[in-house]
Amino acid sequence: MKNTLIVVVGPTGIGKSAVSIKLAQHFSTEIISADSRQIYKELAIGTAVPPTEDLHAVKHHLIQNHSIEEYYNASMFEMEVLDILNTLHPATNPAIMTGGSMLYIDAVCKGIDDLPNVDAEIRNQLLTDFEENGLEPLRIQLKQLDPDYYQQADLKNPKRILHALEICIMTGKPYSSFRTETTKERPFRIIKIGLNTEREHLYKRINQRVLQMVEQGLFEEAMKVYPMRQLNSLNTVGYKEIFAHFDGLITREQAIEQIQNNSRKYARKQLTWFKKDSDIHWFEPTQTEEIIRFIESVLEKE
RNA sequence: GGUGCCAUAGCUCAGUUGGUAGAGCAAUGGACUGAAAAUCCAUGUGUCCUUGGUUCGAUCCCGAGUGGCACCA
Repeated sequence: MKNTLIVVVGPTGIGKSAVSIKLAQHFSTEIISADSRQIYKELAIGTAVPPTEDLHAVKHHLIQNHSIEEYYNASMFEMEVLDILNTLHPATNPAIMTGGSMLYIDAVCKGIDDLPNVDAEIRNQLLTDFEENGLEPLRIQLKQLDPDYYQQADLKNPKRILHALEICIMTGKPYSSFRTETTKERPFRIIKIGLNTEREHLYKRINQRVLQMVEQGLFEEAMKVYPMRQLNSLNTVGYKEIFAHFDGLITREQAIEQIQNNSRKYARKQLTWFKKDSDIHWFEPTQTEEIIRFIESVLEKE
């Protein structure tokens, strides 16, 4: 019998955690979080880390296991998850991965190309260049170093240009030569479950959850990390808006409203990404029984 | 009760020297391979409050009405 990874995806606030815990209990297994911000131990309230009861009821991996000060990326996530699966998968029950970080999920399910980790010095140098001279000189440089990627790149997006250049400069080879555009084979079967509901209902849930976070002490949590606000890990919905409030740029109420707005936008962006993935089987978050039946029907096939 | 100001997109407002209108936010669609809760791209028809008048033509000018705000009683 083949090992299986059940992947639960969906927009923020849809109720992935609740469904995953029921699935984990039903299949007697553990949960791997696929969330690029829940990995940070300093961020709990604003990233909706499950309550301690739930963390005790089912073992969770990759929650609050890094510091906001550490460098982290999708490839590191891929490796961490594969390591965990190696320890879980000798058992025959399926493992569960749940979260909303689209690129991280794809890194695990489809793989991510082999690239050297970005050298901090080169990144800072390029960032400084960009801030001082704008994007145009960097575009020209990219055109010279990697004409192939230049053809297909999003030339208005600084992050794309900068990263391609980083790789070109670090390796002396064009960035495009590392892009294989192939899906990696995994030694386990993947079943993707998507959760979604009516837009209006989803938005209501998101808005309410933000108010709940505020009640639980989101502003206090944000205050603790405020001195480190320039970190990439803190360029995050739920924190950046509160920093703007601490800076005196907006009121507390405006900050809360903007967190709600940006969370809704994030949910939409997630749905745009997940909609494209034809491997996902979609359910309402209330359909736990149906989801279990569906998974069991797939498991029985082999 | 009197006087003044305002009424335009879901919201805040701009504008049309009279030829039926546009910004920001919201909303919506899309892209995405080591910063991804990031970053980037695209999408603007709405009785221009109601009603009468002037006009070839009114959202714009004039009158009345309604509502809101401010000041004076």
